[in-house]
Amino acid sequence: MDKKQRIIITMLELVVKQGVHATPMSQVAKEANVAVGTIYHYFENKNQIIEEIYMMIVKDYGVVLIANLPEGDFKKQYKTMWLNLYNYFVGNPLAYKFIEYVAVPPIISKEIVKQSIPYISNIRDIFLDGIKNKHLRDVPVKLMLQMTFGDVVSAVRLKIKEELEMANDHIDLALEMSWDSIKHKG
Amino acid sequence: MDKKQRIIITMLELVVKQGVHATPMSQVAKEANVAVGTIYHYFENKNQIIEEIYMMIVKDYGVVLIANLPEGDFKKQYKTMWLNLYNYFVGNPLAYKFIEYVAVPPIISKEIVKQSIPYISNIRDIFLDGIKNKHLRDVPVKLMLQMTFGDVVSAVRLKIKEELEMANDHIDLALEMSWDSIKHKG
DNA sequence: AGTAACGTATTGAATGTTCATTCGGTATGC
DNA sequence: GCATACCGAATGAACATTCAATACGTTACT
Repeated sequence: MDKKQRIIITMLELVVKQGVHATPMSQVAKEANVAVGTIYHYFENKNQIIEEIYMMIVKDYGVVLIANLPEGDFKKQYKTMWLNLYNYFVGNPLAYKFIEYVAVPPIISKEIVKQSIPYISNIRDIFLDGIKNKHLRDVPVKLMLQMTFGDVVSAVRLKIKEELEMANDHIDLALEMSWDSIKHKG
Repeated sequence: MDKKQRIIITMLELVVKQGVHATPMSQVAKEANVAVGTIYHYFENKNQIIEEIYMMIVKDYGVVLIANLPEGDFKKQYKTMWLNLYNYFVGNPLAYKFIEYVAVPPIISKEIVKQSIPYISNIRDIFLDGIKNKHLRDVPVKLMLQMTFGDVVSAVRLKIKEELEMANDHIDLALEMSWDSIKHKG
């Protein structure tokens, strides 16, 4: 793995464990087996590393979310996307914790958040379609997206904090609850 | 207002705006019209102030949540609690932002979180009752509590970030979605 | 009432540490 | 020989916390 990559990964690990401001560059350098100066060869400053990590993770979203999306049945599509995100977070606890605990203002600027929007616009379109075709209830997309994302995060939280084992049947319950909150009431 | 109170409020305001580590004690002292030394007369250290703020807000929960709880109809009870929390957060954006952005590990230790549990145990009991009496579906309470809390936070987020006006009808939509996700399927 | 003694409240300059960032230099490959 | 990668000691700023000194208020004794 090249040094730039090592610096990013090390920073991610440390920052998730200790918090941004409790993670000195010297420590990052040491644990990445790199000199402090080398870090500044690849990055402008500390915050730029954080921002690069943020963009890296958000870019994953757009790809992960719509992976293996089945044709036809909207409920199945929803379940797939939901589980895609759930599994992504559970399988990448560093990414999850970074998004939950590190990527908050004022560490991540509104500017960077704005730049990340295009990467997840495909999901928006899928939901808009679902609403138009009466698979989903008629509420503002933003509301629906936020609540769905919130549901996944709630499930992930329980799993990661080990407050609930989250065996398969628990996941199914959470998923069913989430679906019932957005499905069209016919 | 006495100095201790002034220090707490000032710290809350600054910490929500700038983040814990970007808020020097010297600034808190200045904006609270107090000498730095005075802060250390009332508090052990910086982190203790943060913890005191955290406990202050969590204690509010227990009180706010069950205010004006109607008798009988469980759905009405749920709506009341949901709106109680929603309105509390919207009316106290500092409290909301503190809980969302500041009160995260490792700033807030697991120890402090544990200490705060008793203050919100009454809600747990209400939900357990709802499950027993088939008003709510039969899922682990922790899951239900987490998802409900998540739903409120999702709504608050949209409002506070001004991504959605969240007029009354929007709030009703969110509330209805939340209720549909937990209500017993008869 | 006068005052001495004592604890609590308050002050802010001084201390010592920690850290992000710089920079002059060396190695490596082209 | 030029450019890019890499190094880490040195710099200087920022900060949490300490502490010696001062003010204030209250009790307690004459």
